[in-house]
Amino acid sequence: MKESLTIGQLASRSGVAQSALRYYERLGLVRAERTSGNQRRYARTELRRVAFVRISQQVGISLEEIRDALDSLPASRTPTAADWAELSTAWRARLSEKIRLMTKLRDDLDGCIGCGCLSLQRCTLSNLEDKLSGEGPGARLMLPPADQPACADC
Amino acid sequence: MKESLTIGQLASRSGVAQSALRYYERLGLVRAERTSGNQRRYARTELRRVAFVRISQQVGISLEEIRDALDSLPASRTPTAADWAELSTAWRARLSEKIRLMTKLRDDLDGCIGCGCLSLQRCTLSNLEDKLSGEGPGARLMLPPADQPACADC
DNA sequence: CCTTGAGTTGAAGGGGACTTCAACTTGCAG
DNA sequence: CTGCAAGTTGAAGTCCCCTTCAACTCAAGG
Repeated sequence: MKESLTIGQLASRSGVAQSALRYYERLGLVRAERTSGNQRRYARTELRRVAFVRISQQVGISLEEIRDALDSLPASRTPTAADWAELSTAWRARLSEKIRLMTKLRDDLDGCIGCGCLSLQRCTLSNLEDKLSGEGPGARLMLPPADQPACADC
Repeated sequence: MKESLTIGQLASRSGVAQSALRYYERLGLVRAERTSGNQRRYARTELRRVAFVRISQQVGISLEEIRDALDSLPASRTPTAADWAELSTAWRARLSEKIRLMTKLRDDLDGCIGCGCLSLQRCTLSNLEDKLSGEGPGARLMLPPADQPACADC
């Protein structure tokens, strides 16, 4: 029985480049045993971890936060389906929230087109307090002061 | 009548930092006239451009692509509401698609939890061909070869 | 044995999206 | 006029997420 996977195997099965897997290991996202010859051998359960990382990234979560989440898994025993479910449920909420915000953005976009202004003071920027963030790095949106007109260009 | 805005005014009205506005200018996302003393003066219509940039980023579109889109606006005349609507409609489709994929991801996540595997071969990775991408930089997902088992860990 | 493909490391590179800094110059209120 | 906030530039720095490279070492088939 195949107890463990080489890095090449894990890479092709997970769809994540070997270099990324090594990087993830440095960040503490995945773990590997070593052979006598110092090569990585991954337990099959690492597939789940990698999958979880990838999913989480899609949700717009940083690797650091993902690591923190993974650290909450029991270290002593192999995580059960229930353990994973707990993590995933939390993520699910974030996904839902993000979906909600994107839907709102889409609808607001329609509204802006209708109004012809696309000024976003009224439409989107004001909603970003709700943080649709975690999308791109460095974008730390600075909200305009509250004493602004609702729709500057209308 | 206030014909033009200083960079500080544009920054506070758009909620985008001055440094970002200058950066956007270098990338050709916004334009500014100059005073005799070489200071930027933005036409009011630039507010729309900035707003469009910000919205587009939320949709997960890179600045380069946004620039390309903006370049399709008529250069000779001031873009009309219809011009903007055309751009926004295209983006709207992308938003919808992204929402659809996120919803699918959420539901798949439930499915994975149910199945207890979270392997994603069957669940998510295979759907990523549809490109939910544009989320994080550098992630260029490599799909696993087609001859893989559906759910490696079940 | 030998070769060849798979793995190893640390350091450096790279892209995207900005921010920060230093050293000036402009613009405007008093 | 003076003084001070606001603006200008280019270069460099930052953060995140990796990839690439060089120089080796390991593992396994012929």
